[in-house]
Amino acid sequence: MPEGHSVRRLARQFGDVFAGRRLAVSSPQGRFSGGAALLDGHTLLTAEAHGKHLFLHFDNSLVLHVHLGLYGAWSFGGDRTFTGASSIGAPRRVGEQEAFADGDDDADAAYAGPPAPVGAVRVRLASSHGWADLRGATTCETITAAEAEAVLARLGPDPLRNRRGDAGRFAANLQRRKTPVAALLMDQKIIAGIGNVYRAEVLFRLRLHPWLPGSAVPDTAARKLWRDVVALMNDGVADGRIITTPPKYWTLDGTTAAKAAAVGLPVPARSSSFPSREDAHFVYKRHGLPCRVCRTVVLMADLAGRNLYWCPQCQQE
DNA sequence: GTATAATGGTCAG
DNA sequence: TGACCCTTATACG
Repeated sequence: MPEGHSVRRLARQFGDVFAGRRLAVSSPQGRFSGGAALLDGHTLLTAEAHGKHLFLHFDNSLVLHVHLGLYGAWSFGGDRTFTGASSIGAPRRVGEQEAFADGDDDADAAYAGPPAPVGAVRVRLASSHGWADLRGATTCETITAAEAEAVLARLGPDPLRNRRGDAGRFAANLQRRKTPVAALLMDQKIIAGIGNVYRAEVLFRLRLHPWLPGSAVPDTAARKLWRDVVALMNDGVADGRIITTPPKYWTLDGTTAAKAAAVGLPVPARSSSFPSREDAHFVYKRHGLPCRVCRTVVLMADLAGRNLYWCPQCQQE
């Protein structure tokens, strides 16, 4: 997925293009026809992200709750006032970033409404000036505000909110368990929004052994971990991509700011360039390659059904 | 064409 | 721990 940074960007985009708009809501695929009917013709008030959960609040006090899961993605389109990404969600290749519209379309063509749905579109939202299609989500449901609150109650602190006391709550959540820290970081009750890429990368950046029990993580390390996740995920929101390596590790074939602007990609937020796919991570999907820091071969192992990547030299207990 | 992977989560046992 | 759900792009016959 789509880790927390993507969902945050989605909430922002829905707010930007659809808030205050009356929406036609349908389920071309048919699997969500009932839920869509409850929202059809209503106005979107706000869009919120909590961890990996997206909540779209409508003027009849119902909420569209979406969790992209492993494969889910939204695609967008519309007239010239309809800005932002053309697709956000499950990447199909490692390090893939959001797709943006070409921008070379015939400028005077009037907006003719959404195209015929392609593939299995679970839900389509359409205003008078644009549309959004959802495919492959693990959760797509129409719920009440109270039910939305219940979903939130099950989530741990969200690094992209970073509210007062969250670092301490996160540290306590970690230290209460003997489970390996690498598994705890994926538990949304412990911390909400981290996925398989951020967990591998942040453990490397803190030089933490993945199998270290949560109870053995010192308070200072837990708080440093929280701060690093906050910083990395905020970068992810700005970049529209997960980049965990600093520029000193980037080779010259990445996307430059000029190149990005020319193609309509987001302009690199933190530097004069984006790294290439290969340079964006320290260990994620780099098993069999030399560690960027110590040249030891990066390893991969199955931990609770997901692939974990780490450097056995840099990350010792 | 058919298989497989992919940045998730839930439920049963 | 394992089975299962969701969808699509890519790799491989």
